[in-house]
Amino acid sequence: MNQGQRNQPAVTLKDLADELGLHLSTVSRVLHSRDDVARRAASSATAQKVRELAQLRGYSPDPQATSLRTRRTRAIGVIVPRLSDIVLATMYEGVEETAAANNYSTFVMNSHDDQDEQRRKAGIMLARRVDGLILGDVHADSDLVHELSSRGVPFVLMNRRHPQYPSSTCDDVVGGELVADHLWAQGHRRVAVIAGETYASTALDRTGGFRKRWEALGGTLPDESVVWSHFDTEGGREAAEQIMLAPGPVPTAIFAVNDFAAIGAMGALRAAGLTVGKDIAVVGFNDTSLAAQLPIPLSSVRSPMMEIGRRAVGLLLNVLDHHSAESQLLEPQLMVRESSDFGVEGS
Amino acid sequence: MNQGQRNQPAVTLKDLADELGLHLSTVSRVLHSRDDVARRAASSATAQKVRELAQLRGYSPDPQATSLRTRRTRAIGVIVPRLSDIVLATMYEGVEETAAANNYSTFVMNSHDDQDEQRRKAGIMLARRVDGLILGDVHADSDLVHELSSRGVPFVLMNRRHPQYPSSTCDDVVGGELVADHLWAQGHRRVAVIAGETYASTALDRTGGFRKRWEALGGTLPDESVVWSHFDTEGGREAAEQIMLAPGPVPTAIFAVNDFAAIGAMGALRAAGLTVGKDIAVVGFNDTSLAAQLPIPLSSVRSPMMEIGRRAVGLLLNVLDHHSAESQLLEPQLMVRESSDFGVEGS
DNA sequence: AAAGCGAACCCAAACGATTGGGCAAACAAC
DNA sequence: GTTGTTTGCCCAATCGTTTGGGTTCGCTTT
Repeated sequence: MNQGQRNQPAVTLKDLADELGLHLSTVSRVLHSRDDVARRAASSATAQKVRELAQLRGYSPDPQATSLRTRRTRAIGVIVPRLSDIVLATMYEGVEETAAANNYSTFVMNSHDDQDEQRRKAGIMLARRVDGLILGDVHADSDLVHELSSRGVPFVLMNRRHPQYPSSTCDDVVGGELVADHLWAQGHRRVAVIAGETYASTALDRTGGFRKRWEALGGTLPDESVVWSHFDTEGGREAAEQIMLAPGPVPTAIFAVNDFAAIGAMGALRAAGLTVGKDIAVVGFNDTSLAAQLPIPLSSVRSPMMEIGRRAVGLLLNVLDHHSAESQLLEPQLMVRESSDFGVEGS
Repeated sequence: MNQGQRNQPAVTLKDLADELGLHLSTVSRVLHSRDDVARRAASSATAQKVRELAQLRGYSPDPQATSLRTRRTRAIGVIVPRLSDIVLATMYEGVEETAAANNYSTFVMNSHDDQDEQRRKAGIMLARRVDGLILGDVHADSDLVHELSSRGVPFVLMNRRHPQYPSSTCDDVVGGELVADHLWAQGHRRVAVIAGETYASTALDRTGGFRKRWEALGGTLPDESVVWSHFDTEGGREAAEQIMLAPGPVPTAIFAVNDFAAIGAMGALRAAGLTVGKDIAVVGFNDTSLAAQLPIPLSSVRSPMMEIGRRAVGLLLNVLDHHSAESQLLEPQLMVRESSDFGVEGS
């Protein structure tokens, strides 16, 4: 908020220099250089005067000019499937916060989980000359990441991981395991999974972690009981309907790898005359703020979404500094609520 | 995606000009000027060659250099309370789409509905030299808008309106009226409103529209029956609890000015042993994708969120072109569902 | 044959910052 | 009194565009 009045041209280094009778390079060094070079550029008395005038005139450096010279924009591009997905939106909050704290700005674009659009949006961001990218929508079989990598574009992944590139994600495998342990302990033996999109590591890992632990515990999970789906309420409803239509008895518990899918499933179950938390257990994933507040509070695996966003920025900054960037796997935590609490555990 | 390989410096106008034996100004005019001046700059044969080489070398103009020269960044700043609010996130999708279609990029920041943070974030965006701002979080008593206005900063409002400045919003007054009509027709006479934040025009207009119509119909709405609240599930739950604790009989219908508040209220009502849609009606606002998919589908006033975002960009572009910018008031539509359908209307 | 004119280009000054090198004066060392 | 070093600056090139203004040529026109 330190611009000039009424769209009057902003004050420049030259303005300050002229007013002080100094050369603009001196002013530049005082205001923008590291301490050691700044001290060499001017006496402390001069430096003081420079800083005061800059403050008074509301000087703020022109980022375009700076970028042109330094070849860095201090901007990072963020691509997500859609910001109206609260999970990604929350991660983005972490991104924005940390980026701002490091004097970076962020462009966000929605790819709608479409590979062409991903590519297009990445292109737009690169044309904008962002310093690096955070991809929140990588597909398991993505070509884009390899292409970016071979072109030397700095990027990191968020939310979904990819074996070959640095990423900041929840430990989704562990998340799936937590749910398996919980449902098994509650006495369930016939379960189904609403598994999410086949191209998302979140879906694969949560489902995979669940299955592996479930089978280790002695359970069985036939393929028909794993229904791949969209990540939204609609997708959850459809998947639940499919589960109930399947031959054989209806399962006593459903694990949906996403809260919204879980909510959709709850709707379908209720429509079928089942009472969630009594006739059938439902567990979701991400523990979005809704889960605890639903009419029937939803058990869910809490993932540290904001922190995932923060770490993603940290990772990218490391990459930009040519430091090593180690993938972050953040610990999830199971929140047991009425939707899956049959009174066996706890209380 | 048309950058050089391996972080090699991008192709510039000079590169193209040298390779073609032309002056870079000629190349610039061919590639970036309006048709008439482009035609004056080179023969059509030359122009053709220029365009082909640009394509081949993957030329993409440096936006920083362009901005430095033209004093326009083709970037717009968007400030919202929080993107993890699905309503604002959806509006942002409209913003991004339309901005991109007009070759603008968007920076988004979360203000958390805090006035200091609003001011800070606006400052960051202006320091970035955005061409204009879209404010999605304006408070009824905001000083910021007046300050921006007097400083000549181009901006428009989105989601919430302010009498003095151009905005793109839902016609929230009409939305409130629709709910009043509906509940009255359903035979309700004792109602309460979960009214939202007192500083948001959305809350004020929806509540105001409801009250005015309700009283016009012959109903009464005592002040104790209007509970101001936060816009989230938590806020809705608290407000519903307060409504039930109030002296006198519990209302037979509740209008929550926000779907999330409505969901929180539904939780509280159920906890109190009431069945929503049978013992008590609940109507929400915005018709977020959740509403229809809830275990008890929620009646809600549909607001064209995406379109609000699109129009906001349109408005801002008008302002930037010094055209007149007329506030957009978009028509809402009531979606009646199980949560408020006692079988009086319809079927 | 001189003058006029359009076509097809080229020239160079910005825009606002960064940064490797100067360079003069003051002071110290020998 | 020469040499060397530090202090406190200034100079000027550079980043990639845009754009108001030439200049040169060939062709009419009179």
